[in-house]
Amino acid sequence: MSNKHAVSATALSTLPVFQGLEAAHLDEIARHAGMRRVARGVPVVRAGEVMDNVYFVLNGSMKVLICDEDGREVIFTIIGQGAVFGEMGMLDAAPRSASVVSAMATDLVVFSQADFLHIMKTHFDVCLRVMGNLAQRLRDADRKIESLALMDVYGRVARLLLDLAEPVDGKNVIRKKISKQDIAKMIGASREMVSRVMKDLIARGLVEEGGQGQLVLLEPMDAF
Amino acid sequence: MSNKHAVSATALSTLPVFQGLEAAHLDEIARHAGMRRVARGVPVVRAGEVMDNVYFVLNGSMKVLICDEDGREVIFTIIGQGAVFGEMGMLDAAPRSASVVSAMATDLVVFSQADFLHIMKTHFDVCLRVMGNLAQRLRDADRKIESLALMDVYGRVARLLLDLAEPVDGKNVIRKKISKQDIAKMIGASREMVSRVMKDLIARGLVEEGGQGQLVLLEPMDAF
DNA sequence: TTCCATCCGTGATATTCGTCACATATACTT
DNA sequence: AAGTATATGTGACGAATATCACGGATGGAA
Repeated sequence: MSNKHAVSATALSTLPVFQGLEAAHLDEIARHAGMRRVARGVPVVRAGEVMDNVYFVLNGSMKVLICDEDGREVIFTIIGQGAVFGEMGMLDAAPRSASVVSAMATDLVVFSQADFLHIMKTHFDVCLRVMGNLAQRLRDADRKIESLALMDVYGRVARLLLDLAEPVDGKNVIRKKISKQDIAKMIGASREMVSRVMKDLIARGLVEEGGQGQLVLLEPMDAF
Repeated sequence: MSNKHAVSATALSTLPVFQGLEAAHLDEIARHAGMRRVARGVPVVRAGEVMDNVYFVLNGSMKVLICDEDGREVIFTIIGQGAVFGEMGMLDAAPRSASVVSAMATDLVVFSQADFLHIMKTHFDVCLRVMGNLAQRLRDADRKIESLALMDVYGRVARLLLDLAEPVDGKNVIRKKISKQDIAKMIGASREMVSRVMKDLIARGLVEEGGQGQLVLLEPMDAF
């Protein structure tokens, strides 16, 4: 396949799952890995399909989402460097419950499920990291359920912004530009409503617009 | 502790995680297991705590839930025989994100996290089953997020009922009595609204009340 | 029995929020 | 530059749903 290449052990070593492995083992693992580069907007996994690959994000980012029959979208999460996807099918053999689409040009490391299963079996550390990752995602999902069930759109926007922000010299900042459409799809609200809420957050001095679509969250924001 | 007892290998063998293990290994595992019997309404895990046990439900059932600061509750799931909980803290060392309360008198098998980690390390099958379980729960959580984001209360009630139902001689039946209050807490709606929707489902002939609070779902229900 | 804790049904009312309908943007392509 | 697709702001309106306020039922437990 023209877009599949060999993967170096050095590239693999940047992935958290493989942290701490001996060089010899990394080389062995790299022998079973492929690499795939996708442009923006390419669906790598489609809901409903049965596929048998496990992917890791080497750089770039992917959207995990689902569309209902009317074409309405829910974005479960946006994942970046180091994240894994496609491993759930390996664990319970069910068809894919969500689609995964590249949010920008992205490099992926690919294993066959059988190969990765063997890697997990022979490296308990890797196994633990994969499990830890699943646990974290389950926590995040439960938190999302909680906010959908208990909070209004205002609160859900605020919570999402806080979750997306990283501290940058004292301030809580969202670096990556994110469209209001996507925010809406992440919190189960309409684009228009998100628009109005954001306007209000800015008017109340809780959020500031930085350059390049960056957002700065001010202190009172933490109250949410 | 007065409510902790030894566990027989036979009891352990009824748990799906340990299916297929040799008797000798089961005995060894049983040596590290404790048993705890709880009455209805006992909180075994509290959100926010850091605890270091892993539990399996031997019989009975438990509610996994969270309360916000105003006391409003969200029920993530109700788990029964064979289910595991408390394993997430073992995997990522974060404090408990949810509380787990017995929904009836229930018997639990208890391991320390360290012991269970060792069991997983020495039995890859057990490890895989635990991962498969996490994957299934993550799918369920995503499905719940989807319905909260896209469906109205009517649709969410219908979907929950379908999820709870089991086929009993041709009919789709919900055996266990479930209160409308709990349904409301499971789908992020008000008790009153659930009451009205259920009334309507019955009026439209989609659902029938059986004895003992059982519910029978009629065919047109599947349209949801 | 009587008490107490849940659970349930229902009407009236208030509010949140989605939808529709626009006019603009903004950005990438050709 | 023109063209096309996608993202955005905003007002008006109506539908979905929470909340409030009851009265009643139900089921143990004392």
